[in-house]
Amino acid sequence: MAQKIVYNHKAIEKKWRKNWEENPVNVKEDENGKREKYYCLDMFPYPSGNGLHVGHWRGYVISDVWSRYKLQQGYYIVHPMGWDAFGLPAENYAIKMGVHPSKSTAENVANIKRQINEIAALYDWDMEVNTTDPDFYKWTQWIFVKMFKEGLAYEKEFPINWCPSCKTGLANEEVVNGKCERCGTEVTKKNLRQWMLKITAYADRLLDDLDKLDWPEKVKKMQADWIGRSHGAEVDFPVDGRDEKITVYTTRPDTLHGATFMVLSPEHALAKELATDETRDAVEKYILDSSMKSNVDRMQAKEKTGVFTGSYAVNPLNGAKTPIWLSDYVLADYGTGAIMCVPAHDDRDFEFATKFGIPIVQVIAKDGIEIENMTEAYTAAVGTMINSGEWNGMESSELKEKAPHMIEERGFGKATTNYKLRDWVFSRQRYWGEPIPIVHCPHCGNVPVPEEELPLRLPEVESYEPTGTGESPLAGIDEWVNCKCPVCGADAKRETNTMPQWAGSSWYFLRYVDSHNTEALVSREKADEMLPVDMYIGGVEHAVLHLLYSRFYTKFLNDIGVVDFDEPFHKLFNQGMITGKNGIKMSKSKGNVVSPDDLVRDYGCDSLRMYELFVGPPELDAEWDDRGIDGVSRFLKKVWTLVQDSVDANVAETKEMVKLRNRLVKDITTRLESFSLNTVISGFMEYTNKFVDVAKKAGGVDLETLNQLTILLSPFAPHIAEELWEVLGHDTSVFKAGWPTYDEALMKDDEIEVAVQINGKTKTVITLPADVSKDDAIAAGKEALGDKITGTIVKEIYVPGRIINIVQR
RNA sequence: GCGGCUGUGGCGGAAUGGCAGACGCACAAGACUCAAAAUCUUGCGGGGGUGACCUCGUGUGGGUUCAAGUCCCACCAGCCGCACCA
Repeated sequence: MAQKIVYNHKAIEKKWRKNWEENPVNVKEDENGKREKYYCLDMFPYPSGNGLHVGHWRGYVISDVWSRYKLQQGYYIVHPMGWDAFGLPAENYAIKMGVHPSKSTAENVANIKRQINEIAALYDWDMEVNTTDPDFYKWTQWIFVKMFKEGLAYEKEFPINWCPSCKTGLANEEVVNGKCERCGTEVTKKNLRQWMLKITAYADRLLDDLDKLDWPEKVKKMQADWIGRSHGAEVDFPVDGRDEKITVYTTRPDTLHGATFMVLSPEHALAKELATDETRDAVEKYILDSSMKSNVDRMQAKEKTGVFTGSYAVNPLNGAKTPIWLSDYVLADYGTGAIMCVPAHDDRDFEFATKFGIPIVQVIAKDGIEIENMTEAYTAAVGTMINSGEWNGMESSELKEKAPHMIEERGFGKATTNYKLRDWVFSRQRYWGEPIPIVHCPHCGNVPVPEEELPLRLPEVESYEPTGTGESPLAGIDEWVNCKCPVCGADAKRETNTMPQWAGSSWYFLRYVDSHNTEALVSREKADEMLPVDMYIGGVEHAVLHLLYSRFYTKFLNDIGVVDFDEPFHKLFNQGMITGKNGIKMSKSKGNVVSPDDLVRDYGCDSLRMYELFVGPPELDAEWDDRGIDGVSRFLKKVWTLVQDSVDANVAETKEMVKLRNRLVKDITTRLESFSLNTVISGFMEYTNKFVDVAKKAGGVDLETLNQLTILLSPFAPHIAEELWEVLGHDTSVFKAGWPTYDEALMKDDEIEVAVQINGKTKTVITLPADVSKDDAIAAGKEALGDKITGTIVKEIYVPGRIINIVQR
């Protein structure tokens, strides 16, 4: 017998890394012909200076386990990795370190790449992309030019969200609770010329196509809410005694008869004009006060404020004169910036009317009852219309649907759809981003840089510190800014704003499959062969930012014929976050960051991979505790010893071994399929313990069982699986073995253990033949209970293989 | 305020409506050892009994069921998302 070899993770992992490099296991074709592709994508990392912690690792381990499982099923795996390296955090880090962002970014990429390689994932580094590489951002700019030509990129000056700390404008999606998503500084408004992307043109498709996606419901809901489509009507209210009319948007035109006042936002074009001599001072003061308030102030206002303009609007349906008020609870940039107010059937209007003593007219009778003094608004569209002229007696919900068309027919309004989604503020006043490839010509206006001249390179610059003036640092480089118009040749100036961090990440997954192509973003042939993404794995924090933008980009690229699909990610999996003790997010400042490097050194990659999965359900957050890794480390040693001890013994398989083996394959496969990766690991442990018990009695475990155990283990602990596969006498990679199958018929027990209960409480456990009849089982159960049955039996239940329940009274 | 997720031993966590606590960590006792580490064995929710056993127990309170951690209703706590979108 050969001398027993101790499990040495260092030697084994080194050996197989080298072997895989020389003999790749993930191939496009094998002896059976071309393999079907499976594209498993990780959200690519942002190369910050801190390197990876065990939380990042978890996501990559999950995706690699899934990739290797698919590999064992016979797929060719598209599993790339790259770097999302433009943007504020990288630039801020560089400023802090006093180096150029291109330098710090390159260093960070090198470090993180080293760490990622420690995972031993199947990444195909030939596909690697970096968003800051001119060969990559050439195409980021190309997409922008295409959008410009399609009228989807346009320039606009208006008050945008501005972060005073980052000194740049932000997209709506980047403002969280009135604060900058990156640095937490309160966002202010700043009137700035901006480049916008018309994502709103895709609002309906972005919303409707959510149905096609196999994504977590939570993420779909967040996107649906963000898009925020609502159906209703615009209604024109003439202003009493004037020529103008005010158009309001409402989703409840059924309640039009109950409109007792109207409110305009203080920013409304007519706000000032509607004031009368008596109200002018108050109105102007209110408008001024509102303009001074920050977003946060407006959001946190406890009580509604408002001012009466002195003017009245005429309800076009019944001619009623309704007072026109101003209030900042009406948003200027949604709908028409003006609303009709029905206090009886809207909470906000009710609060306002109550505070300012405005009449409340009920128009929907809940359960047919008209309430004397309403104490709260009745907001459901359920009930019969009252006080509504010719609409009396109609059902509210029906009228709600019909009213927009009735209003349209009568000529004082139209049916409309509104969205919360706004166009995407796409320019940033910072250095570290893709230059927007536009030239401002005094004669031709905005002219895109010709496609053949892309990439428009980001120039070297002395100081890339943000200016804070609303101008980008690029504006200070005269030799770069001054250029000729590509159309007429006149002196012209370059656009100096850069693109936001999200520009490159909105389409990078397309580039991987053809990353060296100099002629096209991606060749149609490669795109058809390897896209779209089958499985996308990453954190939930991108639910409305990156994931919405990517869908928009993909739909656009589909429209212009670059790709033939219109949704980028078939299935999405959000892994939970790994936190430090007490659920505190890992961060350098908290000092609770756990680096994978030491753990890999001490326990090996395989142990850390398994422990990352064992810490808890992959979709939930988990608190990291180093100590637990000993458990999986011991488990791997146990498997190692089991195989080493059994391989020479070469025992014949027993019925017991066959049964356990088939059950093992079934349990691991079904748990893996349902993404219950933590219980896959516990399943391995459970069965290995059983195999060890069997081996103790039989002198070993049969080879076929060991083979299958090794294959099943391979996606999780690839190095040790390869080594054991070799020990088991195979001379090709375990990843060419194919996923094992199981046979239900071979898993059956001859005898079953059944709990015997009285009134649902277990009293004893008996062993019965597996094919026992119901009557025999109940008889045996009653016998086992003996004189514990003290009452009259009213019911006898037998659940095969589970329980016998004797119900007595 | 609205919506979602979560709540089970000292800890991480398992449980197609069918024996709650699998698996692991930590801990304790024992074996091996001069000793330690490693490894192996046993124990490990609370209360009671010498004992095969009895009894309570999955955030709280109700309900459905022969049977509830699981389904229904109403709460409580924590986390996340949205936050006057008419």
